[in-house]
Amino acid sequence: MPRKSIPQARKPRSAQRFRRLLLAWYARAARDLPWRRTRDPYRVLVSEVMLQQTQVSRVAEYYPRFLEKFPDLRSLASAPARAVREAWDGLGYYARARSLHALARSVAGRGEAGRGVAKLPEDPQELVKLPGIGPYTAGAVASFAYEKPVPAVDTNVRRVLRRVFLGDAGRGTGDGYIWELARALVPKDGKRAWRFNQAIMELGALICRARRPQCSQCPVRPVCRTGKRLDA
DNA sequence: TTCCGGTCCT
DNA sequence: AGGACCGGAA
Repeated sequence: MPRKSIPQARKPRSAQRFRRLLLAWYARAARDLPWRRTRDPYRVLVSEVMLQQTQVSRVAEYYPRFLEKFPDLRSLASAPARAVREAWDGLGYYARARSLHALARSVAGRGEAGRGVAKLPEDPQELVKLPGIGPYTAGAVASFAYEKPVPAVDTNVRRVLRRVFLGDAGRGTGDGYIWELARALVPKDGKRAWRFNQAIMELGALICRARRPQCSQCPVRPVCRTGKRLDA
């Protein structure tokens, strides 16, 4: 029994069409970003932590340099705090760097000496226990690194889902409901889930933006409760 | 000058 | 529930 009653989000009628339109658009409009070219859990993790409060253009600049200095979990774990802080300098929110460093130390130190390489958990429930990893990043790592069919809801995703499926009624909708909705929409196949999660975030970043959404160019407008009645 | 954002802490 | 953390963009 759930402790709280989160209003049950069932799969909307237009779910299938939404996914089709979204993925077709993503196939032709997606930006080619470095972290979309890897499934290495460590690299995915670093990109997601950097992207937490920092724009894509800035992360694109720091991400390769950081990975050059710390190419894997082990090298990050054994680095001095000052070196990590320096590699992070300019990104802001330095608690993220400290958490990431602590995470590396804890994960790398977990395995038996000499045996298997340190490995990040695959399960979001385990990932959220690590420092600096909340519900969003846990879902993102599970999906983008391990191709698990789980949702990853950041503010982009939250905004898109609200506008498309809830319309004006969605203003006061709680987090739990949005996550349930996302769970109902994510394809069960991991590779499709990967593309779906990337695509819905890309839509939120490029088209369904917080201010001045570009409804006239939106691929899912035919199924959107908000955009359908807006003028171009 | 105001707004924006995941996670952590209060 | 509400603010702190930072730096860029509106």
